[in-house]
Amino acid sequence: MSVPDHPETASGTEESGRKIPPASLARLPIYLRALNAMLADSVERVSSEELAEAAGVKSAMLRKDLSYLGSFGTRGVGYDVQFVSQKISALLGLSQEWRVAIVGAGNLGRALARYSGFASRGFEVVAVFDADERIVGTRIGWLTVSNADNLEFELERTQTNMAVLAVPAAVAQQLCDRLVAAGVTSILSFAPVVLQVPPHVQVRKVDMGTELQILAYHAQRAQETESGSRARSAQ
Amino acid sequence: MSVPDHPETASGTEESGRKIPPASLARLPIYLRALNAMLADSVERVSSEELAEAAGVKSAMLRKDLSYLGSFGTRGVGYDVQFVSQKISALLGLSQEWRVAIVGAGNLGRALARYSGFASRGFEVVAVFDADERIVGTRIGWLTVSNADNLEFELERTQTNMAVLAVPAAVAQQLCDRLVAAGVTSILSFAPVVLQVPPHVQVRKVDMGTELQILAYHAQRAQETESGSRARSAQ
DNA sequence: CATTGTGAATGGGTTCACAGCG
DNA sequence: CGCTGTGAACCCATTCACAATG
Repeated sequence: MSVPDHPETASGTEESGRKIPPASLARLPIYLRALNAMLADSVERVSSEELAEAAGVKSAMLRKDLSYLGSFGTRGVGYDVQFVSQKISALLGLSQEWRVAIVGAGNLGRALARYSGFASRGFEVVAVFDADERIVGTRIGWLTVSNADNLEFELERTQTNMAVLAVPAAVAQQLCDRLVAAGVTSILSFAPVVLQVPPHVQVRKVDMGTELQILAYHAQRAQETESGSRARSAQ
Repeated sequence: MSVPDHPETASGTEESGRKIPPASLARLPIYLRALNAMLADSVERVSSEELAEAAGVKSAMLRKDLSYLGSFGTRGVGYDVQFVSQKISALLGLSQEWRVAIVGAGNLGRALARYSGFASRGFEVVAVFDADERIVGTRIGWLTVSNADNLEFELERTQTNMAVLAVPAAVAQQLCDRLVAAGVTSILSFAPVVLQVPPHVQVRKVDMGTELQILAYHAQRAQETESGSRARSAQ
């Protein structure tokens, strides 16, 4: 918490203007987590080798990733944990609170609404919607489930700027369209469908079904090669 | 156990020996979903253009992806929906039932255990574990939450061959290690940590926190450019 | 003759290896 | 001297464009 502004600027290394390659961007949250864990352990300095190890990547890759956000780090020594953490936080836009609406209060939606990991990382759940009248009005923690009919009104009222879609596939596109029309430009979707959105809207997808199927592919191949003797490797 | 063999083979194009590029593999489940949706609508043939559109990719890419699993498809005509669907299913190993254990019966674990999308795609949830004695013994649908102490025994008894980790970050690695020691080689993790596993174990990660942070980055950039006038683009 | 399947071209991402520097 | 920062090499993924073909 606290999220102070970076004190010393004009160090010659304000590289914020550059655009980060997507693959690199996707790893920054991982680095950030590792750095924050180190901070919690009062670790002050870290080498690219150590941090890369913690993040499960090669050290050269870590260094290249960090180099996109500027060149801090001291040759012969390593990186200042707190400083790099702040740099990444700032770059990701975590210095501001993001106001998240969860659309769909079924099993998954309710679980997400209660998930404490949101708040702790600068994402506040400010609204939960559902279309089922048996669910509308029920409480989830300190939130009350709103009627999806009032989606536009409530998004405006709560100043939502990010949405999580946790609705059945059949209605996902339609609700996505309403979110977009209401001005939401960042959507995290759990619905197993390909959403069509205009180019200025960012959609990220989380899909358990897809992930399990990918696992199944590898598992099947493993079976085939070592066929017969199932793993039973319990020492 | 059952594990049926895939019935029709020897169609001349048994390319199953090739190994599919990871990026391509990750898209096959998307294609499969689109194809199955078409099947449900009694669509019999589809062109690469149409299927690519439905999957949100370029048609050339779709054709290249499909070419890795062999060369079905009729020039001048397109692909047979059912045939391609079956080919992808077989390749992904969906002709066998996968027996999934969910480790962690907190909000997320319970939501996943109840998620019907599992069963409908060939993944059967056969066990749910938790360490909290207030949760152990409670029922989720037709399953009873098992004590995590009995993890190894229950995995063996239920013939589990895939696990979903839905536990707090602090205990994820430790439970992962136990899963691996018990012979589980496919793990889908929702825990926000980098898991260390031996090379023969496949881990896929789903991480809302990371996804939201990536969205925040883009949202922040959008704000900066069109600064001042917030989106208020409501129709 | 519309559409697939695929070489060739292009573009990113990752790794290597070392120059640069505290 | 050790570790960062980075050009160059390598490798994989995507796109292009067209020859092959039912």
